[in-house]
Amino acid sequence: MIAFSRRVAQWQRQNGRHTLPWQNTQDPYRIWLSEIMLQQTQVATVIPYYERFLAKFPAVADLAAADEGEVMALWAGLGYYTRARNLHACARQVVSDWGGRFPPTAADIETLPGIGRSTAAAIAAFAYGERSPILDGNVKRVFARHFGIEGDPTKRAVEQRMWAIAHAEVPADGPGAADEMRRYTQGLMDLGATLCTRGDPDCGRCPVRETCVALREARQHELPTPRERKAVPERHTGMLVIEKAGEILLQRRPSPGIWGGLWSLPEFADGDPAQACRILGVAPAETIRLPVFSHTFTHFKLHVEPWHVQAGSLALREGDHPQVWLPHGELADAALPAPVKKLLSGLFGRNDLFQA
DNA sequence: AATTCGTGGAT
DNA sequence: TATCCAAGAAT
Repeated sequence: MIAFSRRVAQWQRQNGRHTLPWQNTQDPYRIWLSEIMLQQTQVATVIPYYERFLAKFPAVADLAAADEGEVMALWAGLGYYTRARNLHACARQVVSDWGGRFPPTAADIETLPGIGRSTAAAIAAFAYGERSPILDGNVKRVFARHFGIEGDPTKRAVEQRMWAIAHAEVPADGPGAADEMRRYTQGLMDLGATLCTRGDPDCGRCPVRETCVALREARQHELPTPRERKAVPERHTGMLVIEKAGEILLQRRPSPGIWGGLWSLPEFADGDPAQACRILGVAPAETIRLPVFSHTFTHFKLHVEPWHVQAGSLALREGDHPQVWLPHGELADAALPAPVKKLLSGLFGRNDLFQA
């Protein structure tokens, strides 16, 4: 039997994806940027963000020279904002500690902020052809089925088994090993994304169907074992859209924390917007209650009660969070959470602002 | 080891 | 509409 990796690599050459924006390059900067954006994020969502980032920051030195606010604004809407802060820190570290060139091995790459074991391996494999195995969501799904691995792949014990397999299945060293590793790594991702999908795997076209445990036992729909889900708790908050002379009051969210590093609306918990305004140092001239909306995160559901306040006299206090007045015209390019940008866009009649 | 951290595509 | 979860890492 031809090696697992050989069949995957050969299939990738003929049936894999070849025109994604971060392919057809061996520039570690471009590969790294894509890998960070693609963490827990689908390809279709990433593409426009990737293009905008690359246009603004063509090289790692450009990103390192930017200020954090610029980076956060470009990232706004992608989610998991620690990625953006680490991205920026990583760029600066590459410049300061590595002379502006990415480290030469996966082990060194993994020391950089925001880069874990699998991402480091992917960068080294694609950029340098290093024989370092990845283990992302695609690979876990393919492995669970092909090797018949039971149990939740996010659990430590199961993940360890899969890492062992990942190492064992790396293409053999020798002439052409670098290119073979690139093909194989991309092939695993493509296989998981296009054939060995979650809902309805297309086993008939699979290059490794002859050795697939799940297919042989007709268990493709049972593997990988789904993770157990807990009920998502619900939280409530009030938000203030305070307007003064065509500008809106924003506060910078603390990090760590949800929406950390983004600019958002002042929040209050006690249900009394007038008192919340007083604490901020705002005397409301007019207060209008807006429709409640909900926003679902991975681990909780947030119910938001927004209030639109026209400010009268102002004696703004220095709170715990940095504050800024944002003109309406700058809403589109501001580093706002997606639901906040959506709220403000709807409120000020600019639905086109919410594109993402 | 278990939590925290977003948003939207897919079904 | 409801649910799962995606090229995971940090704490």
